[in-house]
Amino acid sequence: MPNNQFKKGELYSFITGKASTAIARRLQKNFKQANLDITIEQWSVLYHLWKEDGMSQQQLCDSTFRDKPSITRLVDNLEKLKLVKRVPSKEDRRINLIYLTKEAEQLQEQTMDLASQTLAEALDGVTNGQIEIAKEVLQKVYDNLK
Amino acid sequence: MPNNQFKKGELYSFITGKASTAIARRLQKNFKQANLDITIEQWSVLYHLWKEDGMSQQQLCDSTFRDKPSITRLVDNLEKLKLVKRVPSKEDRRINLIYLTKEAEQLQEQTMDLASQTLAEALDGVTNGQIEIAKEVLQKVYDNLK
DNA sequence: GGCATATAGTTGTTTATGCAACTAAACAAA
DNA sequence: TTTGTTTAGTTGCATAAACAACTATATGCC
Repeated sequence: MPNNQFKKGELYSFITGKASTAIARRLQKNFKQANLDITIEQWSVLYHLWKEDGMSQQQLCDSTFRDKPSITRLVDNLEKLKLVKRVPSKEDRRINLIYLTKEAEQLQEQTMDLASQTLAEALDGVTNGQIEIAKEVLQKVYDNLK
Repeated sequence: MPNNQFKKGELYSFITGKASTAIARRLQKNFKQANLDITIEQWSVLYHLWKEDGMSQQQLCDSTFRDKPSITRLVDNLEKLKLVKRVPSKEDRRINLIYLTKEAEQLQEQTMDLASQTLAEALDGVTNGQIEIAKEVLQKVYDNLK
């Protein structure tokens, strides 16, 4: 049976990604229970800044797989929350470099722990081998459509 | 290595589901190229109605993994597009039964073909065995968080 | 019957996405 | 230097999601 003919009843789940939205919802809920008032989308931006502070908005677009307007607005909201600061680049005046504030730095440990816990809940009973294959498939799908 | 400790660098992709958003975007693009003016979210509602016409909004919530306000507004928009019709249930006056119009019925074949093609593009080079495992993992994740 | 509770659906608010159109700065070619 | 093109970021608009608060109907219990 060729790949493109697997059962149509299974189409929907694949396309809409109910698993990833379930993870996202749970993580959001776990943030809320810990009295963390950030969205998972905001967190995903912080996540990349924790890895490399001072990225440009364009770099954040590439890292987070979002378009430029999305990042503009996420940075707007993160700035309102005083979690990041836009700093104009001195070399290239078109560029904003995004820096974490001290408040944001303090969020790293707690939120990363919550994310790890959430993922552990999600993957309970799934073997590492299965996870590896699932990741490969998702990566391949992404590459195919890029 | 226990499941809950796999590399943090891989956290992000899992959580944000970049693969499923990539599929969604591609399907939307393919709809647009075929001059089909519906969103994939609207399509996902039609998809379930094609399987069983006349579902209640609550049934659509369960089938599409959305909450009630989301379905209310999707049905609003589908009604504006004259693709579905709300019909009050005679047995229970709280319930709206959602019926496809003739226009919507005509969309089924073409959009399902486009969805199959999109999925085929996405899964090019992925074996059926890998797909099976990926689906199992995603299902398990969903069940774990339900 | 009358009251409490559960269920179906709607509305308001905030946040986010996708797309198109736009501004401003950099760069390249002549 | 001027003209055209690319790149970085912003703004406007439509759609959608999550959550809370709400209305209306149904149901269960006394």
